[in-house]
Amino acid sequence: MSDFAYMEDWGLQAVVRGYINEAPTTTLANPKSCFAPLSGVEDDPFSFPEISETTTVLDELEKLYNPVLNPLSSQTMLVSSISVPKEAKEPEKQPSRKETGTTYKKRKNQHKRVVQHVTAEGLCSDMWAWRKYGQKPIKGSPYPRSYYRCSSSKGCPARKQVERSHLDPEVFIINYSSEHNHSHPTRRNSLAGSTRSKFPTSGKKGKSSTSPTTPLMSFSVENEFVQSTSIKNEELEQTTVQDNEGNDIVIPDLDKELFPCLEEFDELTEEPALDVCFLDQLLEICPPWFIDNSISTTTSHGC
DNA sequence: CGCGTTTGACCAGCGC
DNA sequence: GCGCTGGTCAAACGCG
Repeated sequence: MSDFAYMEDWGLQAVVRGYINEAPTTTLANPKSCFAPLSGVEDDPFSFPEISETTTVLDELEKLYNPVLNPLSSQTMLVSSISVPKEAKEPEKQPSRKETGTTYKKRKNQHKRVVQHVTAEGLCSDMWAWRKYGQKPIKGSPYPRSYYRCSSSKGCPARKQVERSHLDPEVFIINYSSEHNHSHPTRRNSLAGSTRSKFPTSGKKGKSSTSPTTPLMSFSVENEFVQSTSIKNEELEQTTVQDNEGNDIVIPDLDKELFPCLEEFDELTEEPALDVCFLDQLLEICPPWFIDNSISTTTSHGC
């Protein structure tokens, strides 16, 4: 059943939408840690010189922030690059094709800013509500790329692209582009449309898929996924991924590395003062959208 | 009814 | 200039 396997592989809709309230959001693993840039993502983190400093800051930030706020960090592979083009900072509203008869888009990576390599667990930790608006097969990759825009707020320019790494199917590559122009949603959007069975048991609706490259089926696995996430999180001792050359790379367990004592970790995560201080630092050096993307648990402490 | 996914079509950037 | 490719639109349909 290769079809089924393929569909199972690309059950991103459900995965991306999943949100673990108790679990911290996806954070950034150390971009220097292990990966050479993958094809299809930005391979030059310094292509925007004006923000190269930001990358450095983020490195420090990750070290500081990751183990404290993100027990799932060991499952979040990395940010392979971070770039902040000007137009992304000030997203200009592009006229719709309907309005002008012309187009809307900037080409290729111009809007891409943050590339994350995450496992499925990492995917579910994104607390924004994303609406899928497209999917394309990507040349050179056996997996299609899905396009999401933020549905938390009307007119929010935030976008993200999700695709599986062809090097390691366990790893999802997420490209975030543009930034949210609103604060965090207090809750996720409804699950309307997301819970229908996507299995091809009864065939599709009248408009059947004719594209061999669009096998997408999403699953109603949000709850199940949350469960498996917590289980895996407990059991996970070490995460390995593969680099460009297929070599296994061990992702260090930063939680244990920096907080050898679990009690110490717990204390820190439950200490509001730490969160306040940390958030203050965070706010000084990070754009709001980045923080929004990265923090969920601290806000639950009342920050 | 609102919001979600799916998916074919459209369009423009890019490389040749 | 042309073809390929990636990003987006929008219609159709499902779910709550």
